[in-house]
Amino acid sequence: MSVPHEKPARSWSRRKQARPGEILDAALTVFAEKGFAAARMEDIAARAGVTKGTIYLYFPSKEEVFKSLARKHVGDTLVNAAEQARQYEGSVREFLTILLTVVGNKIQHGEVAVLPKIIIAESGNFPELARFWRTEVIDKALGMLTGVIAKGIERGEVRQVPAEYVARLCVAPVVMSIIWRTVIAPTDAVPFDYQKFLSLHLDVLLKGLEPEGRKP
Amino acid sequence: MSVPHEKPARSWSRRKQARPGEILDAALTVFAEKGFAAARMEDIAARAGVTKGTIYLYFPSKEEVFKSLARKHVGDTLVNAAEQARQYEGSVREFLTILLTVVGNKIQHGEVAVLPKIIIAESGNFPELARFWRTEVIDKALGMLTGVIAKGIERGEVRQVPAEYVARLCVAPVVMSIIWRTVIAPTDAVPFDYQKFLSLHLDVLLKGLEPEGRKP
Amino acid sequence: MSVPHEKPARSWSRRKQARPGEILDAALTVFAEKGFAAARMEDIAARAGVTKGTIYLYFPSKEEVFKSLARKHVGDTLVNAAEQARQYEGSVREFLTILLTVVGNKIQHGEVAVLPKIIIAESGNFPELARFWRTEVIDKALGMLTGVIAKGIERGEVRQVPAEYVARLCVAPVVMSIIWRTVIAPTDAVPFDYQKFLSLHLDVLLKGLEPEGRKP
Amino acid sequence: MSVPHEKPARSWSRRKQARPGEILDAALTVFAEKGFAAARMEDIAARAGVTKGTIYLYFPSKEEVFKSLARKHVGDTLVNAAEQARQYEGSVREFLTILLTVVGNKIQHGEVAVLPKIIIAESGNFPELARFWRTEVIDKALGMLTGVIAKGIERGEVRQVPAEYVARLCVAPVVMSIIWRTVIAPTDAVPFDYQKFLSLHLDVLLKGLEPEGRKP
DNA sequence: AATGAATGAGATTTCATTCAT
DNA sequence: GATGAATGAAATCTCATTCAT
Repeated sequence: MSVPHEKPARSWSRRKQARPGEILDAALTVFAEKGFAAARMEDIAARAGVTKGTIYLYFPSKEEVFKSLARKHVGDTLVNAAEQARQYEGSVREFLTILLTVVGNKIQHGEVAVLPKIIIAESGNFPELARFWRTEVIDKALGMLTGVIAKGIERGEVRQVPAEYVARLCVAPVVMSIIWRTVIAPTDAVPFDYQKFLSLHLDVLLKGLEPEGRKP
Repeated sequence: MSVPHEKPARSWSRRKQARPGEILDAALTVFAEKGFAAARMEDIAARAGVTKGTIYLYFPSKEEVFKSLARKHVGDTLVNAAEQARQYEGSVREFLTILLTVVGNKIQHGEVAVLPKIIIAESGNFPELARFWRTEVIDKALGMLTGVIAKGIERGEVRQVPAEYVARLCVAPVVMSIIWRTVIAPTDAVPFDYQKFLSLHLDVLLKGLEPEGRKP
Repeated sequence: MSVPHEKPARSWSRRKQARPGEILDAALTVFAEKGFAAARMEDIAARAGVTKGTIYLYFPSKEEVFKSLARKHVGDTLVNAAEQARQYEGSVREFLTILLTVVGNKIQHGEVAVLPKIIIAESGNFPELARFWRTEVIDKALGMLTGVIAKGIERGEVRQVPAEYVARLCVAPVVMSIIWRTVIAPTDAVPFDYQKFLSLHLDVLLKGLEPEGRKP
Repeated sequence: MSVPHEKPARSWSRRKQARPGEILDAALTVFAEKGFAAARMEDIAARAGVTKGTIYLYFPSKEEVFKSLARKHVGDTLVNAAEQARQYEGSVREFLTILLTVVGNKIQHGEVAVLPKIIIAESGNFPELARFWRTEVIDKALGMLTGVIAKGIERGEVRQVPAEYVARLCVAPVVMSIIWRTVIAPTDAVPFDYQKFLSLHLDVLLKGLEPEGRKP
C-alpha cells in the first residue's frame, strides 16, 4: 500500500482527525440524557473538550450532529450479524445463545445502548430518522431473526408458529433491557443482571417453542 | 328546602371544571409527539381549543402541566389490578390471559399508551418522575406479576424459575408493543396486531414455563 | 335644604356610591408599595374587596386609576392653607409652628403620606403628573411659605435671606420625614418621632434666621 | 523572556472587561427614568450599545442587574468620608462646608444622584435593598454626622441638641436637592442652584446651632 | 352591578448560530 | 483550526383588558 511518507502525525493533526468522532461521542451522551431539544450545544462542546464554535467546523447544525449520530452506529455490528445468520448452519438454540450473549454484553457495558432511547424519544420530531431506523435496523434485525426461526421450523427444531411474531418475542426482552438500563437503572442503585435475564429468556422461549411431541 | 335544580351552574362554570382535563388530554398528545422541550404551550393550547394564557389559569408552569400529566393516569387501572391479583384464585394462565387481553386492547386503541414513551423520553430531564413511575407503576406491576408467578410455582403450574425475572419476561412484549405503537407505527401504514402478538406471547411463555414432566 | 325624601339609602346603594373611593384607597396602598408597573389590578381589586372586572366599571384603565389617585388628594388641605396664610397676621414662628404640627401629625399617622413617594417613583413614566404636582402642590406650598418668610423679613422677624430658598429649607425636613416613613420605616422596627424632629427643625431654623443684632 | 507588550489583549477581550460597567451605567439611567418594572432589558441594552442577549452574558437576570447596580456605588465616596470624619480635628463649620460642597457638586453634575430615587421607588419591591442601603449608606452617613455634631457640642461650638436629629436636619436639604434634581428638574427648564441652596442651608443651620450666649 | 374565565400583547429569558480575532 | 463574545429568533410566562353570564 502506497503511503510512502505516512506523516509524522503531529499530535494536533491526530486530534483534528479525531474531532468529529469525539464530538459525536459527546453528543451521544448528552442527547441520551436530555433529548434533542433540551441538549445544549455548549453541553456537547464541553463534554467533547472544545468550545461551541468548534462544533460548527465539523457539523453545519445541531440537527446534523444529531442525524450523523443516529446514523453512525447503524449497520456496523448488525449488518454482518445478518450476513452470518444467512449462512449459519448451526441450531437455532446455538445461534440465539451467541447473539444474545453478545447483545447482553453490549447492554451491560456498551455506550451505544442509549441510541435506541434517543430514537424513541425523537421519533416524533425526526420521522425520517424513525423510518431510517425502521428500515436499517429493525427490519434487518427482525428479518434476520425471522429467517433463523423459519429455518428452525423447517428443520423441526421449532414448532409451527408465525416466525415474524416470534422474532419480535425474541427481541422484546432485549428492548426492555435497553430501556431498563437507560431509564430505570440511572435512578436507582440496585443493579440488574441483563445477562442472566436474557439467558433465562432464551431458556423459556426455546422451551416454549419446542415441537409438541418432542422428547427432552 | 327548595333545591329543584342541582345548582345554578352557569355554563362557563361547567367549562371551568372540565378545562384542566381537556388541557391535560391535549398535553398528552403533544408531549408524546414532540417531547417536553420541543412542545410549545401554544400547541397544547390550540389542541385544547384555548389560548396560551388559559393554561396558566390552571397550571402554574409548563413543567407542572407535564408532571400533572405524568401522575394523572397512574394507579387507576393498575392499582385495582394489583388488588384483584392478590385475591385471585384462578390459574396463572387464566389470570395472564385476562390481563394481557385488557392491556392489549388499551395498546391497540387507548390514548394512554403514549405515556410510557413520554416517561422514557424525559427520564433524564425529570429524574423524580422516573422514580415516581418506577415505584408507582413498574414496581407495582412487577410485584403483582411476581406474586402471581410465585403462586403458580407453589401450585405446580409453573416450573422452578426466578419469579421476578419471569415477571419481566411477561411484561417485555407489552413494553415492546407500546414502543412499536408509539414510535414505529406512526411512520408506516402496515398495521400490527397487538392482540395476536400478545396472545402468541402468552402461549409461548406458558409453554416455556411448564413443569418438566408435565403431561399436556 | 331641599332633599325632601332623602332615599332610604339601601346598603348596596351606599356601597355603589362609595366604590370609586374604596378603589382609590386600595390603589393608594398598592401603588405606594409596588409602584405603577408592578402593581397588579388584581391586587388593587382584592384590597378593595371586589374583583378585577369591577374596577373597570369605574375607571377605564389602570393608568386612569393612577392619575385619579394622584389628583385626588391635591388641593384639599393645601389650598386652604395657602388661603389662610395670605391673610395670616400672626408671627412667622406661630404660623410655622401650627403648620408643621399639622403636617407632622399627618406624616406620623396619615395614609396620604405615601403619595409623594408615588409621584417620585413615577415621575419618569408620567411627566404630566410630575408637572401637575409641581404646579399644584409644590409651587403653591413654596409660594405660600415664600410669602410668609418675606412678610417675616419685612417685619424684622427674619434676617435678610432669599425667601424662596428658605422656603425650601423649611420644607426639606418634611420631605425627608415623608421619605423616611415610606421607605425606611417599613423595613425596621425602631420608631421615629416625626413630631419631635420637626419641632427641633423649627427651633433651629428660626434661630438661624433671627436678625443679627436681636436680643433673645 | 520576551514580554514586551503587557499582554496579547485581543481587542474584544478589553471590551469584555468593560461590558459589565457599561451595562450598569446604562441600567442606572433607565431604571432611574422608568423604575425597575417598567424598564425593558432592550432599553438598557440599546443604551449600552449591545443587544438583549449580551446582558445575559454578564448578569443572570434583570433583578441581578438591578441589585448589582444598587450595590455598585455604595461605600466608595462615603466610607472614606466617614473615616476622615472620625479623625477630623477642624471645626464643625469647616467640615460641613467641605462635605456639602463636594456633595452639592455631585448633585449638580453627577450621574449617581439618581440612585437614591431608584432605591426610594423600589424599596417596596426589594426590601432587602432598602435594608442594605439603610445599613450601608444611611446609618453610616448619619453616624458620621452625629459624631461630628457631638464633637462640636463637646467643644462648645454647638449648643446642646440631640445630635442624631440634627444629623438628619443636616442631611434633609441634601435629600431634597437630590429629589428636586431627579424628579422636578427634568420637567422644567428653570435651573436650580444646588450649591447656593446648600450653602445657605449651612449658614442657617450653623447659626441656628450656635450656643446661646455667644457673641458673633 | 358584579363576576371571573378567557384573551393576547408584550416582557424576560434561552440558546443555536455567526464571525472577528 | 479554535475561540468565545455577540446576536436575535423563539419560547415561556404575566397581566391589563374584555365580555358572556
